[in-house]
Amino acid sequence: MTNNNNFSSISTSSRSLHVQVARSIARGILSGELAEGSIVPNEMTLCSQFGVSRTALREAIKLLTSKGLLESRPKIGTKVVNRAYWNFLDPQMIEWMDGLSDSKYFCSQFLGLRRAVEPEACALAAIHATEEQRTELSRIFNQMVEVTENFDLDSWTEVDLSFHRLIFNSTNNDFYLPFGNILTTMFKTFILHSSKHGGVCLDEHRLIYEAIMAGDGDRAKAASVDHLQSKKHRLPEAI
Amino acid sequence: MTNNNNFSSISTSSRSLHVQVARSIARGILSGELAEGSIVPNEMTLCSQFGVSRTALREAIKLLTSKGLLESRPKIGTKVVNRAYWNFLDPQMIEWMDGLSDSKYFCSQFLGLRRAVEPEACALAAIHATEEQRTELSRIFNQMVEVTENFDLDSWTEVDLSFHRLIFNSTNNDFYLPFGNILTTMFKTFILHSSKHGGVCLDEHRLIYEAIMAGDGDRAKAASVDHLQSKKHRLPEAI
DNA sequence: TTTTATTATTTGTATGACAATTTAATATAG
DNA sequence: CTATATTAAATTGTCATACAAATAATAAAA
Repeated sequence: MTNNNNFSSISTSSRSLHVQVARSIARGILSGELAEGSIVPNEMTLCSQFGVSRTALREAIKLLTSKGLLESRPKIGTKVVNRAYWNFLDPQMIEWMDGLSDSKYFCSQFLGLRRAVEPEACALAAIHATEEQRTELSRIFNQMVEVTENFDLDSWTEVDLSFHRLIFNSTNNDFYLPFGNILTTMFKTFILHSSKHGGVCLDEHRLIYEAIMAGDGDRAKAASVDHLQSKKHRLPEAI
Repeated sequence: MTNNNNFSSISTSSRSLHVQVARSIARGILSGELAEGSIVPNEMTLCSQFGVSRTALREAIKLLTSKGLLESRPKIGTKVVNRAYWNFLDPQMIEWMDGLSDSKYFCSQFLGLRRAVEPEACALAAIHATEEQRTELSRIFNQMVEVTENFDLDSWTEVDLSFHRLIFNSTNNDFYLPFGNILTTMFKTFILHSSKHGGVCLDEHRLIYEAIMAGDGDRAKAASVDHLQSKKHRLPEAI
């Protein structure tokens, strides 16, 4: 219901050649190996380096340009754009960061944004969620209860993500929607499988859930702040 | 200094064919004319519709795929992805929205996010800004004072944007960086040239500025909240 | 009825050619 | 010698065509 998309999960085309090339170049940029402001080798050189046709290579470059990493001009070449223009609020970019920088630091940076955005999202969801979305939220919270009773980490991860994702959707604000995907990607890419959580965490979610269902934005916000302040969420803490 | 990129501003290639085609298709999707979940015409059909080669068309589709709007598979075709995957936190996407939906509503939605993110950005900037960034912030605030004394709307807009943009940069948090570009694009695309502001607004900025320079995160945050609550900021209010 | 093979459709990739853009070198004029 | 205009060269931009790969739909076989 929340996804009428029958295609395989979001980044279907890992096998696609231009995506592989794009990932490789992206990681070169993100790691600093290809310096900001520098000109990357011209198309024919890159083609032979990667052993692909110009068609595939150019599609890769277009993808990276769309993320704010590259910019091309005739006669000049293709340049690595200033970091201030890189769009880190993009799931694919986040995937590409995997293993490049210190994961703990990267996750704590993300938490720094999440703490700003998610409480407000909860408040907006409490006010703007449709009846259909509230029904769905009930369904998901019931699943959460069930999973907690018979605990299994993978099941918990899935239902936990569905819960937070649905909250972003329920803001019915276009600018909050992408955080559902960003959060999902962060979890799937950087999640720590350590996990000393369970029962207590359910209660935190319950407070958020009940406040949203009651239409109480302030309480939902406060509950979310508490949840994100708690040491139990899964992404690594602080630096 | 904040931009070592000599290329013309961010979306240089409006003249680029595949970008024009991408914009046209994107607006079809964003307006709802091309429904979520539907299959768009196949490549050859689109090529003749737009009068471009398959190369150009495919580069356009790759661009839209990168924004989360489309997804392609052999034999199936290219599908409009569910709205929940569209990445509205992308300057190009925001440009494409121009004139499609009610601007006031769109801007008020953005304000709903900005109120969550920017106060926290100010707090982080107060704590994490480098000496260089603090020097630059002083320079910009001085410009603000000058512009206020001899008021000119375009000059004000420019320095105002620089101010807010530098704050996002000064968080030194990768996930806050993109908001500088997003804010800039929102202003340049949707700004109301009505403008009944001037002196008073400078004081609001002064409070933010002084708190950041003093390294007082809480005060910076509070000042930013006040600024965004005030009726004087330029994007349309509420719905 | 179920499984397997075939076929058709669409995107994916490769190649070669030429156009457009703009820096840099060169020639020309003063 | 300097300044300006012209020319040339390098790189991306666009086009056309051909074939490969993937997969849904269909047909055939068990």
